[in-house]
Amino acid sequence: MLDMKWIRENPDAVKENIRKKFQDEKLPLVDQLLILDEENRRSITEASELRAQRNTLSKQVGMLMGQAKKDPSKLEEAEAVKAKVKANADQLAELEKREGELEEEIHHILMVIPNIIDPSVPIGPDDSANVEKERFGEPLVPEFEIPYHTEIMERFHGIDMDAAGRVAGNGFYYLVGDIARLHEGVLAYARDFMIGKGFTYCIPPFMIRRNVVEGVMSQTEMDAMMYKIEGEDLYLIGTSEHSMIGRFIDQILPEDSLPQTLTSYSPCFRKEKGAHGLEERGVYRIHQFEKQEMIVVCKPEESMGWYEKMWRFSVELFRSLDIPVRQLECCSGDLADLKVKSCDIEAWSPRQKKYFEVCSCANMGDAQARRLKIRVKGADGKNYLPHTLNNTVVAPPRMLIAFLENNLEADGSVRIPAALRPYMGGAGVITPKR
RNA sequence: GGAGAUGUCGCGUAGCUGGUCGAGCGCGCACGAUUGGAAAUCGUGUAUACCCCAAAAGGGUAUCGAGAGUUCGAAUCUCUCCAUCUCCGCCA
Repeated sequence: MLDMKWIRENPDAVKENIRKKFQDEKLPLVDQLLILDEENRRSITEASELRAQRNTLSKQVGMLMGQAKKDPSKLEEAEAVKAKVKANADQLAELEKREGELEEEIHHILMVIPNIIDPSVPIGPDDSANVEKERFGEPLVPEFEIPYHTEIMERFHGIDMDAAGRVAGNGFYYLVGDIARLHEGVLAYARDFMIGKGFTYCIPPFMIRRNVVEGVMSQTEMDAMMYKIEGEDLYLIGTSEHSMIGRFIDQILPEDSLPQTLTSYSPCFRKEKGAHGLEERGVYRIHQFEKQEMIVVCKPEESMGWYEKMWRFSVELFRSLDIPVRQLECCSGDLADLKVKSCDIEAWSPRQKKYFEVCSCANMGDAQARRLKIRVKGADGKNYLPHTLNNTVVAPPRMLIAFLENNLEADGSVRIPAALRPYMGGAGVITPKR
């Protein structure tokens, strides 16, 4: 979400940015917005004047009423003034209604106009134009065949999709034994990894109210993702970012509390409506998963520095688990409207012989803060908008796919990298059941 | 979940028989005076958003948990919601 004032002064830059994002259909919105803004400001001025009039007249009534206690003839005068105010009431009501409409229309358009992308973002229409920036670790393909991830899990008696289907339906899973432990081990390791980087561990609410949901996503996104609790004003979060960033809505933060570097854990619930459905077998795309996330709220001038650090944390973590990864930068057309710059960390799949997304790191600039009215009280006493960023640390069980495929041995056992051993009871390897 | 109480400008409070209350007082904070320096004292100031104004100065509107209503006019009255506290119930 951009600043209306800024758009007013830089409509061409806004249009240029829309073109760069291949959203030409939104170009007319800019001029439309400028017209609406003009009208809105006119009606605000007009309505303010009417209110000012009403306020002074009402004060007169008060005075007259006071005098009327001594001099009853003043009562008539007071009634006359009252009538005068009433006469203007309709006009004001109408203006107020129009004001409301205009504001809504403007807000609606502002939500749709994309954030100004960073000059470094590669230009391209869609995800096919995303750019591989760097690889970390050798993407090896072993001699032996790597089975599908659920098959690896089954060898450990580690997954029961059939029962999950009967109990909860498609898109759910039972993780069992070593695989379940591995799942939690990865989360615990990721948590400690981030704490080691100076982040503050945080467990947020897993359900949030509608007004918070509306703050953090659009209606369309909401319909496609969020589960609602029947009979309550509560929704299951799709990621901890929802409740984490919700924590700051409408708040004015003291400057010395920045940067806020948080790492949050939560289960995530997603309908995945309209996505690729749940066609992908296994635990790649599911209704429920768990995630360790990183969230940063910082001064504007520091956000790019944090962005670099954050995606590198993901790389470091995956490398410490012997998983080859690459950084894939989102091109302009694939960048979500709120984001200034973002990249995915993709893990190597020796089975598919390609990389697949495991982390998504984004710098939102001040757009999210503006939308949610998150402000910082500066040293000079003035408030300003901070920048917000987020990135995945790990999101198992999807992350387990990368882990199992890359650490599988020819004999069917799975190596446990040194970093993870403390979370697996010290084991250096886990072996299949049969 | 049941009963009661409460929610005011950073904090603590006054106001809550509707007008002179955007809001008094104390603390805190900032600046100034005083001082060799400090403490103390005195003085001044101390929210957010938006609109008008080229800008500054200045002016205006809105905000007393949130929303709606009554009224010429609401911090003050009514309703709904939210939160907090106390007691009871129920559970990890």
